Amino acid sequence: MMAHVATREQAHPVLQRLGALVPLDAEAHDALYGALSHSYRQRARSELVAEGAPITGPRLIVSGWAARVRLLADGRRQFLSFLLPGDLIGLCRQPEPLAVSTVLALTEVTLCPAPPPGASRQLDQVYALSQALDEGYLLEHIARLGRLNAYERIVSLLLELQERLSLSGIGSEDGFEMPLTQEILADALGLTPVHVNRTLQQARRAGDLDWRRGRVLLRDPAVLADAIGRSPMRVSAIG
Amino acid sequence: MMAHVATREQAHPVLQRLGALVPLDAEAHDALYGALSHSYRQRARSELVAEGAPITGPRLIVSGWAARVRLLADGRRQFLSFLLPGDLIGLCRQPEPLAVSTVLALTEVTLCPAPPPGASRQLDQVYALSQALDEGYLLEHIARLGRLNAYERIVSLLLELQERLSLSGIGSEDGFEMPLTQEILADALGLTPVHVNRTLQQARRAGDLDWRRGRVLLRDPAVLADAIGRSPMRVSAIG
DNA sequence: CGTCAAGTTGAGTGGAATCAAAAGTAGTGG
DNA sequence: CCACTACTTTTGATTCCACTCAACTTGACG
Repeated sequence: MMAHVATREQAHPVLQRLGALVPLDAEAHDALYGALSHSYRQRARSELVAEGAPITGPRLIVSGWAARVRLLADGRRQFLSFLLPGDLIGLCRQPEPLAVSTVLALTEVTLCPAPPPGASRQLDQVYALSQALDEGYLLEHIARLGRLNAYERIVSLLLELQERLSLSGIGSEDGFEMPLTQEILADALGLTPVHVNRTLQQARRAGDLDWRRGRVLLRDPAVLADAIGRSPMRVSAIG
Repeated sequence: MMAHVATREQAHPVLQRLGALVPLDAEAHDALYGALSHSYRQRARSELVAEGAPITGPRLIVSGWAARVRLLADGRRQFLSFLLPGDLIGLCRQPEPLAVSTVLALTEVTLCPAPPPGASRQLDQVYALSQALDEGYLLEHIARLGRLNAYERIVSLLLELQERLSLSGIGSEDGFEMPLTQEILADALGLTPVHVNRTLQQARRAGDLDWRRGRVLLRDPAVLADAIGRSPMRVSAIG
């Protein structure tokens, strides 16, 4: 169900991503296909997980974008991370886990229950790698908010998103689909929408990026990455 | 070795913290005592882990303070999290893991190898809880940097440190020892040392805190927590 | 064509940064 | 005991990056 149409004919983004983390054997493939057959949809803007609520089990994002978010009493909002196809949520091994953040669907999102840990050696490795990557990106986000200026923050986040999407085979030479509004970007980067808008225009004028109709193109990712001192995330010496 | 002198006669901070997460049976206790007997010291300012380097195995902080840090090419520095007695580092299950951040000793630090996962059911639960807490505090730090002002950031961080130290039985009615300089605080909170200094003075004048000779006293933690909308971290419905 | 969300633009302000220097503190060794 | 050094904290003057408030434009959609 919900076959995702990639730019070229290839595997489902979920299988693409997980298989890129660890080559999957038949057992792992079967477990994933079984899980995918239980996919279900969530409307855009719906709450997938509520902060403080019990976590029922691990889920896999099949398609669409979601985000972890923290809401302050006075209405301020901070996006903590973005969740893309192939990402896992609710992976934790403590008993009776509680969610530490709300998860919001930014677009319509298709989810499925993730195969439980322990079922497949390969999948367990996938989970471990995925979790390590998640942590790495959280750390990167902290450094972004703490020490980068508006221009650098935007470029840095876009580079991260492109890097993560490319793992799933989403996006190509002419950029990637990005369903985020400038307001969401602002709430992720600790800026105001107005300032995000102005900084984006500056980036466009500088020829660093092109962003129209929900499609982002970074002109020269390697140069941009170098300019802000960013390098691809690595969490294992293998791969 | 390195018996830590708490304000009142009680268990070692490490056992105090881990035992507070999950009640420990004899097996877990034995494993920990065995590990503690292999403690070793690291000088203040030394690098415990280098970003990008292979992780040799899990470690337990026996005493002293350390911090995860990211260094930018132009000299900017961002502290990602602080590591206190009883905290675990290098816990990850992917094969051939690489460190995603540098870890720096802020004071002299005593470390020991942590008992490997799988040896004790209780300890595995401790590890799971500890990891979940770590993630929660990272998320809190992101919200802090993204959406709180200087005053709120400082109060929020001090409340977190007090909360975490109290788990290990460190600190008391008259505050806690905090070996951080204002410069380190600035690099953790995305501020400049000068502005941290001015904001601290403001907090002192407001009667919110007292910080002299490395000892911090938060006058009314409950009121402060309420003012900035902070509540204690919970990652499991148990405990 | 009206409505609503998203994006854009302008004017003015403010919180935090920058630059520079003084004053306090602690450790070292003669 | 004091001079010497290095680090940390404090203060002052000034600047600037990003915020605020407000209005206008654009585009999607029924």
